[in-house]
Amino acid sequence: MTCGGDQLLEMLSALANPHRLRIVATLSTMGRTYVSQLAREIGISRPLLHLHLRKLEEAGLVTSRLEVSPDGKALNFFEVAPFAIELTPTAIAEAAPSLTATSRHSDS
Amino acid sequence: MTCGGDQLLEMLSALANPHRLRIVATLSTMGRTYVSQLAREIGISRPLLHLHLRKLEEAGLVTSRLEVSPDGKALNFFEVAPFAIELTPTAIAEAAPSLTATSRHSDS
DNA sequence: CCCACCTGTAAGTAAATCCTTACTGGTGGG
DNA sequence: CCCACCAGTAAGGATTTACTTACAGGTGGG
Repeated sequence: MTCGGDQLLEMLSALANPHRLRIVATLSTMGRTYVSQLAREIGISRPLLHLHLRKLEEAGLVTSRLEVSPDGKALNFFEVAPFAIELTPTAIAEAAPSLTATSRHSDS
Repeated sequence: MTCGGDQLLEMLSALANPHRLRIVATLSTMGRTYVSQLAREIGISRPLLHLHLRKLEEAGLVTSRLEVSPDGKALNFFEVAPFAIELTPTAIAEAAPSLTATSRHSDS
């Protein structure tokens, strides 16, 4: 799977954080969970978890779906996406050229 | 290859940057190069490149070796390491438990 | 000596990230 | 009504990262 350089960068930035690694790990191990439950499980505050989940979802690494429990409570369930990123020098060499130029000296 | 959670985090942090992705890509494509040449190739200042190279080397993604050219000039050659990181939910679930606790809010 | 290369590092600042506290609003039940 | 859950957002500050400019030292050669 060849993803664009910017998308790769977004995924790497999303994963380069201890909390977010733990979030992905927890979701991968215990499957679907809702936000408050996940916050208790990992041991961080809900607003903070919300921030991290947003970043992970923007990168496409987790997905969310709002559901209503039998009690009528609205629960936002999160699930890990089945991603598989191959991180090798060659793969990076293929993805890097399609990075949006932040500042480029196109001299020769 | 199963690496510890902290090491994985260090590698991800090192790669989660457009300049550093480009550095790895360039080294992978054109092979060994010395610092000044690489700085010209990528189009960033040498002190900045030096900073990024340091981070990449600390993560074990590139290696450096100081050599002396026929002219007697000391050149510091960099080379990409043959890493292969598998980034999947399962792999992260295996690595995450061995993350050093940064700050536990409250155990309960 | 001065210039053109190469190397490295230190200081200061700009910018992005992380995190906490506080607020708003929904549901069901004692 | 108040409490226990659920959800999300906003503001402020603390920390980290990124970057520039400036400096110090090495070699070889005009």
